[in-house]
Amino acid sequence: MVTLATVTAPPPDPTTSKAQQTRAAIVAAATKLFRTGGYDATTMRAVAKEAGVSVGNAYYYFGSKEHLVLAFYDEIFAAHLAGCERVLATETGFVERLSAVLEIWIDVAESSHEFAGKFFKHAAEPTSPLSVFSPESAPTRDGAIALMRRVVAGSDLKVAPALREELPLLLWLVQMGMVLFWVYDASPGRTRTRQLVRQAVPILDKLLRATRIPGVRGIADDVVALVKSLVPPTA
Amino acid sequence: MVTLATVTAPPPDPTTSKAQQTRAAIVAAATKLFRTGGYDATTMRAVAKEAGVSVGNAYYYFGSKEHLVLAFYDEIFAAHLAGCERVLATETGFVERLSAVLEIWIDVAESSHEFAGKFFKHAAEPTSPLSVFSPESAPTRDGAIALMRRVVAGSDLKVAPALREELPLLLWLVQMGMVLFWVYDASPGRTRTRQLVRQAVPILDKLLRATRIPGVRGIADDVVALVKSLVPPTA
DNA sequence: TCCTTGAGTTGAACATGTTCAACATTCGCG
DNA sequence: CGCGAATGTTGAACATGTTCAACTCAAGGA
Repeated sequence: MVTLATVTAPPPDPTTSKAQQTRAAIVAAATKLFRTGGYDATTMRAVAKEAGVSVGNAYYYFGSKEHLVLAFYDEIFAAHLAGCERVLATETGFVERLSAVLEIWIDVAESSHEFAGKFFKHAAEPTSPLSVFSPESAPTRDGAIALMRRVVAGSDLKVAPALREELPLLLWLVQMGMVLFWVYDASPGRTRTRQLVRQAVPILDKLLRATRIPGVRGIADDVVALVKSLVPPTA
Repeated sequence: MVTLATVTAPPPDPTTSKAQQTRAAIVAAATKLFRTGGYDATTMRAVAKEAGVSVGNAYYYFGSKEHLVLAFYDEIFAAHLAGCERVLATETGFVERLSAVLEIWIDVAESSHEFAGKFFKHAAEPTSPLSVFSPESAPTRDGAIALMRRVVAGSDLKVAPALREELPLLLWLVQMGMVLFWVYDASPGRTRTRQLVRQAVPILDKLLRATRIPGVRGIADDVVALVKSLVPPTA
């Protein structure tokens, strides 16, 4: 239903069409209010008022309150991507690259943690447009997987080509697992999640390199086959 | 409305006090309506009406609509446990025991799948009483972990004692992972989730038995240490 | 017997996400 | 320009989870 026609510019001057402006105003208002007051405390009436539009108008552009959160995802991802550039350009160690990328995500998302639980409850609902597998979130998801592809591509990691091909997707799933843990992490500064990354990434590295051991390689192939057979062809 | 409360002392027999009856009536009504109409379509007004109480009274016993779902968890777990008894008593192969237990869960939960997505969105929200880590759901959770302990205890699996000790918790986490997949599984009869179980359990078995390989044992120890350090001491 | 106390119960009121019929504006085109 | 269609906009109305001040009632003591 919602088409997100924002990508390709229909008219010659797409920068500030009226609709784009209204849309942007609503997103800006929602983002601001979400950040200051959290998800539940931010009413659609407040968003509309802040944006200077009517409630119904907000629903004209966004199918539901949840859709407004997608803007948040994009914002976080954009900041994450920007924050990773330096490390991706300089570092070559796989453990260092992956750890850095994951920890930068934690940094970027920290300010959203308080109400992230409210967001991610929608991300876990299959029917929600906020689901991490939903078509609506496909652009952000694809971007995140592409980021993982860069993590692998620029690293010194040596694995079988077949596994290497699937690795970005696997690493994105790993990241989703980390996010799940992060949502539950009440420790100050998310130290527990950081601890998880620092401990788990070297283990993952060991596991990946262990795929060269004959007895382990078969298991790795099984895992790859399993994931390939289960992840929807959409991704 | 049968009264007969006059006969004997109320305190000595707490099994069916008036309050317990009311509580049970509300749970029964909610369960019935959830099953027939789903979560969202079941209003608190409908539940109250079905139970023959007022809306406010339902809230006197249950803090929110979500709390009513806990009764559902208990129901599913009880059915799961009962369904597993035969296999646990007869089968000794680890792969067979674990696969059977997981598949029986899929059978038991099948009738709830349609609205399970709506339930589990709360299960993924840390602040919700429905969270799989919440104190409110502790009894059911502990029961589920105990079930996994029986799966391990009665099996032919040979692993290091340290790992064996942590295995029930690990297997429960595996089950939670399966449930997460299951929630997203739209295939008829949940064939994809069953496929996942049939493929993943042998892999898990291989991995566990591979912990005897010197180069792998260290990784296994790392994983155990990681989980032990991260799972809250409550569990 | 009468009062006190506290658990149990009520339904109207409230807050808020969402819808919708109506109105306004802009656009495309002759 | 004129005008019909598409797009944009409005706010009142609706549905439903939740709250709360008031009420009922049974038990127990003085």
